[in-house]
Amino acid sequence: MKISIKKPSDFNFRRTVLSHGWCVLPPFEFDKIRWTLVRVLDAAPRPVTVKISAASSTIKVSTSRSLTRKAAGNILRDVRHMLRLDDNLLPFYQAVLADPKFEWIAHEGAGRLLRSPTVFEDLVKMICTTNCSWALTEKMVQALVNELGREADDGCKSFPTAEAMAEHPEKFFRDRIRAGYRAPYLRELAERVASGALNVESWLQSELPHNELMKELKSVKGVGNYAAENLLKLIGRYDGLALDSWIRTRFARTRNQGRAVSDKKISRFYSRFDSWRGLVLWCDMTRDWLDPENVGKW
DNA sequence: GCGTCCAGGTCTACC
DNA sequence: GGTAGACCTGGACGC
Repeated sequence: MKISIKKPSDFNFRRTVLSHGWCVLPPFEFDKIRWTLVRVLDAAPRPVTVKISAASSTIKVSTSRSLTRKAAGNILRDVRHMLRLDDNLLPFYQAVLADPKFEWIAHEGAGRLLRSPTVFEDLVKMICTTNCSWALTEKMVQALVNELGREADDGCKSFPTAEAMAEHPEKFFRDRIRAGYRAPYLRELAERVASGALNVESWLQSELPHNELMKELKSVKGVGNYAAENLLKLIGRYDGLALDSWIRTRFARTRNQGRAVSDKKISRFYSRFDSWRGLVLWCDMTRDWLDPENVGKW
């Protein structure tokens, strides 16, 4: 089944897909030859694999089987959500156009950060990125999908639900997922979400100010400043810089002649962009990711 | 092949 | 409020 979605005029498919590492973290797959994003999405009565690519004025979505009107509507909603098609980046582009160093961001339509269909999936993945190499993150997420995901008709699997994760003891996350000390954190998060004690999807509509929402995010065990600020970016809030070792090294190299730099200095550098500073920083640090020699390197 | 060291972000205990 | 040490894994390195 094929679905077409009209592209927003300022939308850049490639910049969105390669906006960060999510596109290669299961169940996402990135086909760099065909420039296609593939993943399994939940649908009734069973999950479906979708392939997403771009034409000149539309985004093309093909599904591994035909769908009811309602299921197709849900897939459409998920794709719009993942690609941030309904985000209004006009104020962001106006802000960067005022500075010659950053006007390329508006000209290229960068700034839409790929996200998962649910905040829960993004949150679990974010915890799996903390305090470890990217290779280990991939291993943990792959194990979650393999062990607990639901199978689509082509054999590919979806990301597990909180309910599926909550059915397993801490030992499972330690031994089978190789989550190490994160095992109790994942178990507790899944249990809180599955029981309804914590509604992470409501963060998308939250009107809480930055600091208060940060406090709520950090109430989740395993989520500190880095993970919370990164998750906020996926929710659409860019006040936080989400500094980690990679960004510090990258900033030192690209903006400070290779010399180590304090977090305060990085913060000052982007402060003029106010509530967009986190997004400007991320675009600035990843500007060369679309260069042919870098595509598919991670 | 084995042992040791190190990087990575968060939590907790302590000052 | 700030800081030190523990948490766990896998890769790099030396022997």
